[in-house]
Amino acid sequence: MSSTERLQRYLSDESGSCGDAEVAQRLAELEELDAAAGGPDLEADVSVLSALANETRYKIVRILHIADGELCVCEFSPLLDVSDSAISHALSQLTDAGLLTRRKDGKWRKYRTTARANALLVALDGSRK
Amino acid sequence: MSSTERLQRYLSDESGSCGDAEVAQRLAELEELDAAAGGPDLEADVSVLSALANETRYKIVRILHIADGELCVCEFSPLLDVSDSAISHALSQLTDAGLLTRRKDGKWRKYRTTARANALLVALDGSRK
DNA sequence: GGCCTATTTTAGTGTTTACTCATTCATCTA
DNA sequence: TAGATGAATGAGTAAACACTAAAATAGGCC
Repeated sequence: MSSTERLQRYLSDESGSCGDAEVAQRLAELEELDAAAGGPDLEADVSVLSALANETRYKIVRILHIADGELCVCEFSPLLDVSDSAISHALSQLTDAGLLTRRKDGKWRKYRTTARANALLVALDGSRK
Repeated sequence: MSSTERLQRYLSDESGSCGDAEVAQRLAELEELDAAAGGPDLEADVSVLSALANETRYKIVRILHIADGELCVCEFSPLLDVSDSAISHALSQLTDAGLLTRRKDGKWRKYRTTARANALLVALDGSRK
């Protein structure tokens, strides 16, 4: 069966109205929602969420958030049970996603969180039950 | 070289102090950050983020958020370019992660977003540049 | 320049994920 | 109760991911 037929049966069940006009109207409403949901930010948002959706990367962002300042790559090494290479990968992904900024200081590289990263962590903390 | 040696060189570069005591102190500070970052919520937070970090699932949550109420499974079908099975999988994952609630209504199932889901979307919207 | 060190990048590999298809479960109705 | 429909679940698979190890890049110092 097509998804439109099912929608028609659903609308019949819900409101008694079962004409094609009502189905078309509901479809139009839904497509409006879809258009509003699927704007150009969708891809970027999913990238940001993907970047945070990993234990190593999430922990890096958390540590930086709590540190409330910048940390050197070498300071993560003792805290994370992965190779330096993995830490560097993680830092690059987070930076690309807009969750961290990177700064050179001589031969050291320092990272800090962005406002976006902080906003997400605050939202997570604030919605925990 | 060990990560502690590198940390020692870093602290020397930064502050001139290069004794073992300073290194030990900084290590203790870092481990405190790590402990604060790695609480019992870490795993749950990463699950939530993983659930949202997928275009299909993100779009479902967005649509429900904009709809500002509940929608039937059958209403997603016309909007998403995946099978009904994939939609059902996605809805279950989101529900398990605590981002949606599910309600039976006769033979139809209706979903709505949780406060946690709304908080995350608001944080994303509010931190967009 | 030549060497050492901090970090990044590239390549390769085992694991996880996101989907489809087929099947099962649940609810309504004839 | 049988049949039909809505939705969930299980199995299988191709693609994406997260890591390691090795090589490359880049800065500081002799």
